[in-house]
Amino acid sequence: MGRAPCCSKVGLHRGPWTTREDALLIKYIEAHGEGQWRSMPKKAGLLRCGKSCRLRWMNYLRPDIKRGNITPEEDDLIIRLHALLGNRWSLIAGRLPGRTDNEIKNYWNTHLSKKLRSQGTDPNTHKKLSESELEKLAKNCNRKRCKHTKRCMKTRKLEGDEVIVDRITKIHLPKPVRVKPVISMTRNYSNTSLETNNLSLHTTSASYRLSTDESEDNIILNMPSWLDNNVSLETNNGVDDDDHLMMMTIGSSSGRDQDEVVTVQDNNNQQLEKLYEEYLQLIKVDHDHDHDHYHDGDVDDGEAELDSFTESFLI
DNA sequence: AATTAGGGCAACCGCCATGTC
DNA sequence: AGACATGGCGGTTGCCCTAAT
Repeated sequence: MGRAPCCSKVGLHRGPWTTREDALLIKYIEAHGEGQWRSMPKKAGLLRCGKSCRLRWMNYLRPDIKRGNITPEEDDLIIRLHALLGNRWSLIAGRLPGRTDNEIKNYWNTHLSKKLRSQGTDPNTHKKLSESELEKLAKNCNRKRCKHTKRCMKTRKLEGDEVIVDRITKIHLPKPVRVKPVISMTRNYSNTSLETNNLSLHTTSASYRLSTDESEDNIILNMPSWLDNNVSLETNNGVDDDDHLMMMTIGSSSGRDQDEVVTVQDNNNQQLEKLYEEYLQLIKVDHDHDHDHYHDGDVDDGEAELDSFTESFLI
């Protein structure tokens, strides 16, 4: 017999969270803080498993979560960290501020593993794929309704050992940016006066809550810059009146300020590079330490290096 | 226009580590 | 020492959306 489930599943809500449930969870955590997940749902008035609450908070509702597409720089860092750490998503996420392990894991499985494979690299070992494996990949890509040819790749050609692939980048609607929790706000927006406790950002596939600050500037400044000219607000009749929720919808991704974007990307790039340099430094220190410690030579250097390196994250 | 199949991702599940009694 | 509670992690599932047919 395995251990008992974390909570009785009988009568509990499952599946996607509603805006009302989100509101209850946020409200409770704002008042009482995180922790005590088991008892939290009852106290917060939620018909959810404590684990589900924790997951929702950690992966979605936390105010410090960074939203929007993963940048090429983050892409690169994730790949390099994965080569060092393997599927230790929480460790990888820990070095990407504002990103969650779940998000990175999903991104790896849906994008990066394919990207590496298409570049002729085994995503598990980060080593070059063998000739036979490359041929197999090429065969698969020539099949009718192949996922790769269908959406991900525009062209694919072999040049010696290198596989060059031009990917069609799919642009996702960004997840909302959370500013900080606030109780109320009054806003003039598109000639509409709004009074609300919360804002919800709706995309085509899901609805999200957006906590807001008191000043309108704060909303705009913390949202992706290219969204600024494409935001509109409307009242939401589908949500409990008690919540006084408003819907925020976003338009197409036009109107972005290129100069500002470049500046932000440069800063991110520098930050990520700095983080990676820190890792390399850690590896070096640990490597030297291992050599001092195990100079008899009865320890596998590669293993010792990686293990001490990863250990450093666990402290 | 309707149907189908694949992609993306939030949510769930089971297991493990740690803390407390 | 062992039982239990709790938090955390990685793997997997299932739903929704959309492109292809």
